[in-house]
Amino acid sequence: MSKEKPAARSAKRGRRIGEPAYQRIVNALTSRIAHGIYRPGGQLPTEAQLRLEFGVSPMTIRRAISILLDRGLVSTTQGKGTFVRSLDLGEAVFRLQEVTDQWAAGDSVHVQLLEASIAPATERVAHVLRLAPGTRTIYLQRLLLREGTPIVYHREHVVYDETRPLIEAQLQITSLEGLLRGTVGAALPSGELSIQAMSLGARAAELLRMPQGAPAFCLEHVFSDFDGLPVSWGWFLCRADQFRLSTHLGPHVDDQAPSDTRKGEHAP
Amino acid sequence: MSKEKPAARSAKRGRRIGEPAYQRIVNALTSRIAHGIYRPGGQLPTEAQLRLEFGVSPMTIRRAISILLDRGLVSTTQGKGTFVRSLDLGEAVFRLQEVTDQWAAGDSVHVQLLEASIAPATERVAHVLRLAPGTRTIYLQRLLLREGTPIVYHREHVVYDETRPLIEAQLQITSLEGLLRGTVGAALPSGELSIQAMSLGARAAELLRMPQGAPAFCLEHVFSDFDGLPVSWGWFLCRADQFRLSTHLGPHVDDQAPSDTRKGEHAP
DNA sequence: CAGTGGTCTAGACCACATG
DNA sequence: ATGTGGTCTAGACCACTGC
Repeated sequence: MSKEKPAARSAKRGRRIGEPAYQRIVNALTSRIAHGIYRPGGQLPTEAQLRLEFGVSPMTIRRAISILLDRGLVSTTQGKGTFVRSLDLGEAVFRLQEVTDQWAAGDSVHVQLLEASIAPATERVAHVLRLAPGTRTIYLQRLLLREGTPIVYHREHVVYDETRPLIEAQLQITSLEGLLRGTVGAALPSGELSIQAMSLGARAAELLRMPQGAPAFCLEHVFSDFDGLPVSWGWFLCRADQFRLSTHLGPHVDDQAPSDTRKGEHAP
Repeated sequence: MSKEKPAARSAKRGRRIGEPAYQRIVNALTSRIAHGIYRPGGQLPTEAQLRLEFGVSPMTIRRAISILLDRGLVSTTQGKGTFVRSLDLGEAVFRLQEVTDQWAAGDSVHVQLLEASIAPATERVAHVLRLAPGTRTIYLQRLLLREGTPIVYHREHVVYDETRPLIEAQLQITSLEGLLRGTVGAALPSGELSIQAMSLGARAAELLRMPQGAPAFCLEHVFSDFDGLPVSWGWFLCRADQFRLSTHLGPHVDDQAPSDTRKGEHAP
């Protein structure tokens, strides 16, 4: 039942150290696409051929190709083959991480609570939060300052629920970390976000120390609880001169150092 | 060496039809996270436990968890376990596909070429395209109209290279399909994109039939050839009232019909 | 029919974390 | 030492395409 001596396989290929085989294959294929060795629209070698070239098992080749699929570099059709995709603007994805990182850039970033009040929901608020009009809600206004300069103005409506001590936590948020994760916190599992370009109104312009009508990003959010019911509706107004979303389109070799101090850790 | 009769396994589990096992597991785990059965910060069952629960092999469980990892729903730490991630604004990703789809929404969408000229590169253009100032470049202006209404204004500088018949193709672009894929085409493998909010200048406002200073999205692009050299620099000015980027954050069950007319086809 | 990608198995060994 | 995730194998069968 031994089938294979334990040392047999490690003797077969001495690549245990360093980057994994699938990553090596991903990088190799990505590089060939980037350099035009495999042309857009052209067919990649079959999995059987790649298996022979790289000396790995079918699953390892498939794993590599799956990654290229996720990245939009290739397309596969069962029974036909794997093909290089040509560039498509629509494939571009922008990560909000960029923006929140820019918020946090700088030594002195803090959140200022401008107002916190309990008021009956307007028709608009009631509709979004799916409440009866007039239901009591919390209205919050915050200003995010970096190096003393206001860069983001945040307004938020939160359902007032005595059974949930969410409000207490809300009021304590005066750090950026709290605003990014505390607002949504460990209690809210999902949300909808949208970004629009807009011109600053009088109040927002004054608070952000910009001329009225200055351009801004508006990041709107609706967070819901485990039952799918909306709990919070709000929007961040971000000075346009302070933020941009950027991304790369097309093949991009990772080139990660094989034995570096890499922490894949994500704090829960 | 036969080890197993060919029919033995298919008798073991009759789930060959319908959705694959890994997808079934992804949906099950996603649902549990969405409903709070697995709480943010909490630990998921170990892979060994899940393997027993779902009756699959280790690789299949790992594939499912890898997908949850990609979607940012869980985090894994070697030696410790798999944990539910709490919501993080920074995790949100916005797909440009939404915007280009909105461009194409409607029956009559077409691209109008306003101007095409050859001119010496200004210092700014030369710098971005890495040319000597004064080198001849193509300057293009286009207007995208939907139902007769101008919604996007596009300006672009393209390097003038007699060895490449790129220009000829450029001038022929009068369809949306051409603008999205033809600009970049099969010849350009990579690009950099960025989005900013801005106010429309006099000319742009006039062309888009908006008041001067109206808000707009500016989608800037630099496309490069196989050698990594920039070939095209331009930007799309999009009326803010026509476009928005939106996305979902958190667990989202696919719920794909098992035996539907699903075409995973991506035209090369 | 042969060729291709898509899924899955039942193990193995490795690297890391904790006690 | 034990338990965890991370990688990998050497096959198998299925579904689809095209001749």
